[in-house]
Amino acid sequence: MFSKSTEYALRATIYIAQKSSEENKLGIEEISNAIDSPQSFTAKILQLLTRNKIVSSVRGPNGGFYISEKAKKLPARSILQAMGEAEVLEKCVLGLKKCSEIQPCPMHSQYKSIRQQLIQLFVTKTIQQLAADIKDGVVFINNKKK
Amino acid sequence: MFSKSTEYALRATIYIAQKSSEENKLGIEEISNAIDSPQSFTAKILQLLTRNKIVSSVRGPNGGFYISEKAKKLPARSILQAMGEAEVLEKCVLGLKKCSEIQPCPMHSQYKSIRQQLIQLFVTKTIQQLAADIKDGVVFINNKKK
DNA sequence: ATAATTAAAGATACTTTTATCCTTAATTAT
DNA sequence: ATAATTAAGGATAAAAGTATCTTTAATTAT
Repeated sequence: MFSKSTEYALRATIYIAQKSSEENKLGIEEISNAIDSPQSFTAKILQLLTRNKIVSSVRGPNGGFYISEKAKKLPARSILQAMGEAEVLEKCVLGLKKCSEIQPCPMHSQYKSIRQQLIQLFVTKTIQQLAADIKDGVVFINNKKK
Repeated sequence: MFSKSTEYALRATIYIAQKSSEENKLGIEEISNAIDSPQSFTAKILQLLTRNKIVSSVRGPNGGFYISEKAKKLPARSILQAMGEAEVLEKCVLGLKKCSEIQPCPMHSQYKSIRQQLIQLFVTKTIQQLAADIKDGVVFINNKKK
């Protein structure tokens, strides 16, 4: 559904939201280990998320990444937007540019409710909410064995 | 959601199902024009669909592509399978390899019903059913103006 | 048989995505 | 001030996806 970059972005953001604060920043090594992603590539992605104000960063000793309380309230979709992949949610399944009620593709009438739910999910779920259950071990963010 | 290859594959298959029969085969030029896709690339995709028994083809004069009555009854998912992209439907949104009820990702509980509907759509809708409405102009398969 | 037509197959090229590495800049601690 | 630490930025590379073109093979019509 999403590119690897976006998958890493979602996982990294959720992890940072759960583990960090302005007083306790996380280094790139910890983050990429935690979410099971390639370190240098993840660094690039965090750069992008930082430029797009999803994540905050500080350089130097005791520096690292964190997410402000304000940013934690952003919807998951804002991560997709930062990654330039927000249209995935809206797109026609068959890739038609003008698929709509007026000119529907053969899947439109069935797919539209699914699309609506997808959008709804990414708009209503905040970063904070996604991070909430991790600390209790209710929910996971990597590929490692339980 | 899907790669361009798969989008073209879905559109091409639906178009062929609607327009062709064993007596009236369609050439690659007509098909790629009709679905608004690059001709040579579409030829490659049809090769793949032919090898995978979704589409039938005959070479030589009056040759071309068509879909057997039997193949028309295949679910849309069989096209995804032929294109090697069937896992898209099943995959974890966050890209986790082991996301499941036992080890769910932070989106799992909300996404699972959406995934179920997506799978359901591609499993229950046959190629034939997707093709049905095109001839009435109820539904469209290209990017051209209405 | 020969020529014409059409898809199959193979070679190649371009673009985007994924990934790594090296240098630079900012910040902190000594 | 200097050294150490950490992210930012830039260059580069490998792999996958998208696309085109040329040659070959099969089939039909003459």
